[in-house]
Amino acid sequence: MDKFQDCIIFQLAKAYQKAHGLFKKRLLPYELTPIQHLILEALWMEDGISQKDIGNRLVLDRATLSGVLDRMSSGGWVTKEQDPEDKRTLRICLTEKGRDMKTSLARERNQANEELLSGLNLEEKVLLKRLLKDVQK
Amino acid sequence: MDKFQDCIIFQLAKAYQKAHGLFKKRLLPYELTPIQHLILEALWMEDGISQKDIGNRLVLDRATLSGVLDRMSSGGWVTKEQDPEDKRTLRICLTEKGRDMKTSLARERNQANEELLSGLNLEEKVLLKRLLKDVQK
DNA sequence: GACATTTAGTTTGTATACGAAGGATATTGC
DNA sequence: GCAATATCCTTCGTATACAAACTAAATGTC
Repeated sequence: MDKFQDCIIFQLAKAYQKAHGLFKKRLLPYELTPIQHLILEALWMEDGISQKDIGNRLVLDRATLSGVLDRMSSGGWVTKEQDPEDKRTLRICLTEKGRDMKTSLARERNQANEELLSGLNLEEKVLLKRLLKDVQK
Repeated sequence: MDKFQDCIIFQLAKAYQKAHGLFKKRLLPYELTPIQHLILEALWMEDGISQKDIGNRLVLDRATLSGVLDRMSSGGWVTKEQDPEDKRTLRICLTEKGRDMKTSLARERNQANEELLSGLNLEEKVLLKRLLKDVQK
């Protein structure tokens, strides 16, 4: 019987816990959470996509997304616009603030990634990313 | 600028999300969550350790632990005993149910791990575990 | 020995997660 | 054309996470 330390699920949880905490601290001054940052990234790639699309691309539950987008709207990062073609659909649009902060926020993310991976060499970084993707298949 | 898909923090989050969801489903019939299972594992290794020790070994916040242990106590998995030597300390003890379910529950965890890692060969499994540990340092 | 400090746990407030049920709107089948 | 179904989103309930404030108990200092 393995010890829990040998359990990949445990190691994944703890590695994620560390990554999340580290990024969360970096984002504190912006009053933004890691998830909210992630949603901004999806919108920087394509502004005005529907809430459902965001969920699909980021693998986020719609129930979770509903609350997160409310808070982002209150925080002045995005607006929710009803799609005139299909009134069930909400299109999520960046505010000026959401667009303007792109450079600073992307830098924070890159730095958080570098900090997290500082103990790995380039080969290991590439490998880790590949293995994590494989696990999700 | 990388896309979010290249962000290790994102990939970690999603790999963890998958692992957690998979294990959670397996544990559903036992009315146990992945975290609660993890705590049982710590107790199978050493029964009667303090709440603080559990937190240290499993890297769990004391505020989180407080609630989880309450639910595990209600569920009949553990009891909380006040340490007579130091009345601040709670010693967490397995119930008969908690001890008896060890074999079945450990099997579920092993199967969840195998299911998660089914796409990787042995070398990759070892490597992933090592890289995840390195990231936490 | 009294008071400050530290330590173990609880409680509260906020933010994910996600199953399940509900509401509004589209679409389909006949 | 309308009833059944499907889709998009919200709400509710439960379970982590974790910061911050709080209680009770132990320890350290003088």
